[in-house]
Amino acid sequence: MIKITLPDNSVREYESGVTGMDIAKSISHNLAKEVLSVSVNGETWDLTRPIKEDVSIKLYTWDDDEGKHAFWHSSSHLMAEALQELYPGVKFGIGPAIESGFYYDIDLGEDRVLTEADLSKIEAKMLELARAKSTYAREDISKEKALNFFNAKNEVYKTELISELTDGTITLYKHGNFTDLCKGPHLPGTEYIKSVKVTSLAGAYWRGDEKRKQLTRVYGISFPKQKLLEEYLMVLEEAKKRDHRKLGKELELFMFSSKVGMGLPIWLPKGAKLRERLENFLKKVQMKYGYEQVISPHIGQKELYVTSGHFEKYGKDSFQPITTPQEGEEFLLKPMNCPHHCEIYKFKPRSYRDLPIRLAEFGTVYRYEQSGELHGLTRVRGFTQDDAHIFCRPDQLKEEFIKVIDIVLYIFKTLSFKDYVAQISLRDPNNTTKYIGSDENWEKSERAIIEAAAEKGLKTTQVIGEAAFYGPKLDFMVKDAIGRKWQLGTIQVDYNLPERFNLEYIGSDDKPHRPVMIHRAPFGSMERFVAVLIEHTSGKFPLWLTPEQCVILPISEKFNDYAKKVLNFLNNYDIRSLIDERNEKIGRKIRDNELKRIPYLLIVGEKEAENNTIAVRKQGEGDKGVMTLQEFATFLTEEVRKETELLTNTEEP
RNA sequence: GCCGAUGUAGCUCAGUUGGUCAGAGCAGCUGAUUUGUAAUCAGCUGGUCGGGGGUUCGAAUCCCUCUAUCGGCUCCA
Repeated sequence: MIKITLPDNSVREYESGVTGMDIAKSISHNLAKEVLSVSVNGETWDLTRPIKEDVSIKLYTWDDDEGKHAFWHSSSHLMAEALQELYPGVKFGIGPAIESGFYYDIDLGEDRVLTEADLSKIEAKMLELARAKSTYAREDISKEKALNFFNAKNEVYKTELISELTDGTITLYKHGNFTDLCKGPHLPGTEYIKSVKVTSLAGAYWRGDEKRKQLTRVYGISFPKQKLLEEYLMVLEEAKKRDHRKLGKELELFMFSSKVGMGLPIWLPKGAKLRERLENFLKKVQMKYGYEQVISPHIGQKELYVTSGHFEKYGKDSFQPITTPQEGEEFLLKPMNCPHHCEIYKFKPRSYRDLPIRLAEFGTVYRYEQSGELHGLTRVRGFTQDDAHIFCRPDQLKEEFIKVIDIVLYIFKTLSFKDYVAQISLRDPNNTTKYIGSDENWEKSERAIIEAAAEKGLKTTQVIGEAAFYGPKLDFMVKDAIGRKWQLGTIQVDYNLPERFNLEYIGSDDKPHRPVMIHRAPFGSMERFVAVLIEHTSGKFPLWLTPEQCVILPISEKFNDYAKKVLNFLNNYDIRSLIDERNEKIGRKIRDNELKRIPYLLIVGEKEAENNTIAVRKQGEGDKGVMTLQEFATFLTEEVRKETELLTNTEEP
């Protein structure tokens, strides 16, 4: 007998060789029906794999990521089997479960391509194979045997993977007519998969290397119930309605013009006002934190970026230098503000007493992004960073870094961004050609970030190889409507540029010293931040930010004059409002302005004109009753004050 | 940049296999109506069907190419 410890710390005894499924059955019939995989001492196992010693287990269902993972991973094997049946000779790459669903990378050979018409065929075949109720069987074999097995099938991608594995034994999973190199875990059988959607096709380089062959990636998602698939598709539909590209157009916030150029956003009046308000908000916060605004030009001598290292790193993949006609001087559109700010630092000798110097600029930068990369406002070729560079003494670094974290968290809080990931991006020590600077500087920088984040109690994930070429970063990642992750706020420690630009300050010892730099942008870029803000709010911006706070709706043209009076009254309170003077019925005006996501609709007719009142309607909530002009102005001003309370009453940094 | 898809009026979309196929709704304009809480009615305007080539007696429809957009890959200072 062996002892099995359950998550509630209760211990049950079973025969050696008991499986996760046996245990589930012994607990409850329903659990046995729902369980998908099992954690055995922290490792996820198949439900059918025998347990032979005392362990702690946890049973995973569809409600657990681990359960879904096993489900989707098994689905990808099922899809592979379907592909093998439909397209004989297809070679398989990898086929993992992903955050929502799964994919399989396949090589169909030279003259075959999949098109979207094939997707439903694949679905149908998958469901057919699922109903065959094949079991997923695990098998450990020697590396040599595994190589022979896949060589015989000419599975070149699999043999490449196996030959790189260092484990003595290789694990295979087999179900139906399909056998795959795989660590598992898997569902007990294909019959668990009741509902399948093959969602899309894409090209994907083998092993993510653009120099290698591009395989066809088939994406899919599957569910244990048809209803769950329908719900998933509904959620996707809803998410599409929040897409900032759609809302940006509808709400007239920004546009693109292929005549101006792809990836070059154009801010329309309403979007520009919104952005301006965000900028002013941040300026106010930064002022409290001792930042000084500067303004630098949009281009800089090529030499400046040779000094900074940007030219060597990105020169080939940037907009190419612009040259002067007479002298042939070369200028680059600035891809970063830091070199300019380094020059500002060098404007005059700095004393240790002057530090930290915090130079802030809403700096517009231009970067050549590959055409396939462009995406609405989140990935563009020209954008404005809410940039600042802090030049400080080494002994001030941690304190300064923490203050920047405070600013980022404060902004996220003010704008209700709750769902973010703080990611520490470190360099890949095995790929030093990607980075500039000494190991010592890198170690110091990385330590500073890790310590500062820990000191703030920030929950972070660490990702190797994601650092900027000059230093490590603390990035704040936020998801968009359809779950894509974008980097917004970023804080970077940099010992390298001060060296390259030979920045100095005179210490208390009357000797020159090297300052440390912090690059930081709490929004990241105005474009990307506004994009994510649109998707998070689905265009219903907070009152203090929204382009138009209220719209006055006269019942008929007879009350237009009174409407103008209301408008003037509100204008005196800096309340942003407009009148819908169209010759339409009130129901129509309400509908149209609700759709424009204007927070307050103020209806004025005979009664209101007589009594100097307005009938107030809140966006999405309906009639709020009648108020006097004064009452409403006071109410709205108070609402805005509450929203921005944080802005004006921050604790002194 | 690579793979796949898409591109019809300002917007959302119809247009079977190439032959009155250039359409609808909304928006816009004009007029009527003067309206009380999510679409008043009528009339009108608007498109070399993304651009350019080609096949054909004939192309929105088929082919090539360019361009932009969408979903991914790679990249992201």
